[in-house]
Amino acid sequence: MADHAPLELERFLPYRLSILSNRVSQAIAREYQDRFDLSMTEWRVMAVRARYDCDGLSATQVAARTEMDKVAVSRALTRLVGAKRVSRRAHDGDKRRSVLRLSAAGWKVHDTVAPLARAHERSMLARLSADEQRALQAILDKLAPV
Amino acid sequence: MADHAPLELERFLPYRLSILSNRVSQAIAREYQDRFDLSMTEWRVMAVRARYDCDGLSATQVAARTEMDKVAVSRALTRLVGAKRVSRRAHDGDKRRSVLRLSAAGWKVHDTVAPLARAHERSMLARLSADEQRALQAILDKLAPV
DNA sequence: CTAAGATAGTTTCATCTGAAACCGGATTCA
DNA sequence: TGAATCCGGTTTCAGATGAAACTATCTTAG
Repeated sequence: MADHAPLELERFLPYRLSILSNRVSQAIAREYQDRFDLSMTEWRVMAVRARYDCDGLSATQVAARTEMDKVAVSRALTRLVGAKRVSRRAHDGDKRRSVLRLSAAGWKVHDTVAPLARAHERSMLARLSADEQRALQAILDKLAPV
Repeated sequence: MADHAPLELERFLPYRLSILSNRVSQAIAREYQDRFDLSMTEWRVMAVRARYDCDGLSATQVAARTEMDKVAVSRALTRLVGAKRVSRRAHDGDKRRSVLRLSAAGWKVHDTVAPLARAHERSMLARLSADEQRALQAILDKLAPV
């Protein structure tokens, strides 16, 4: 038995990370899923679109920024455009590319969900000491550089 | 524009956690997926089964330990039993319950995959200072208590 | 200019997933 | 005891997912 050296899951880092990450993402998603009929992928697409508003981002750029695959992004966009939360025009000069923008309705959703997400983050961080908060940022910078 | 206060995804904790967690889990999963025809859910079930070898765990107990839902566990078990990596008997005294055990073949897989997973964890931790490693454990204890 | 390749984005298909319905078996309580 | 309920586990169904094929456009080399 003992010579099998089983993994102690409850101390195994990748496992704990996945549990934590799921719990947090779920908690936030629950808040907007029903209220706005918005999936997590859709929200991420909107968030990225909002963040880089200056330039008219294309679908591929959004995919790169979200680390989601382009199929997921394409589908999320189909729904977002359908719901008139995102507008899509063709790029002049390259008709393959699309130029995406949040519509007024899109911004409205964004402006409700973003603070809500931030509140979750705050309440999560509130459980850590100032030192731990700093450490966590440093750790993430090392383990998952942008 | 500026008054919309978009989320800075690259600093947003839940987002970074999810990226990191996905990358790590994927990296590990890639190693056993093809080699052993083993899905991540199946591996988790095996790991839990291995860890609590003493008692003959039931499917529900495995589900509770892995934070996966019972449907996922049920399906993983169907495959694991089919591949003769896990044995399943009925519990005497409660015929609803099943008693699960890793078979010899199951242990063999486990004994290959577990060190491999641990190696990943080590190489991940190696990028952090001793202080950061300690901090990370403390943080996880607070944010995702077992 | 044209053929061969690259790139943006969508569609298809086969698989995975989770909620809810379901099926015994066990338990409670009148 | 037996009706009502609870519980472990599986099945169903409807939606999500990702790899690979596909369409349309753009770029490059000859």
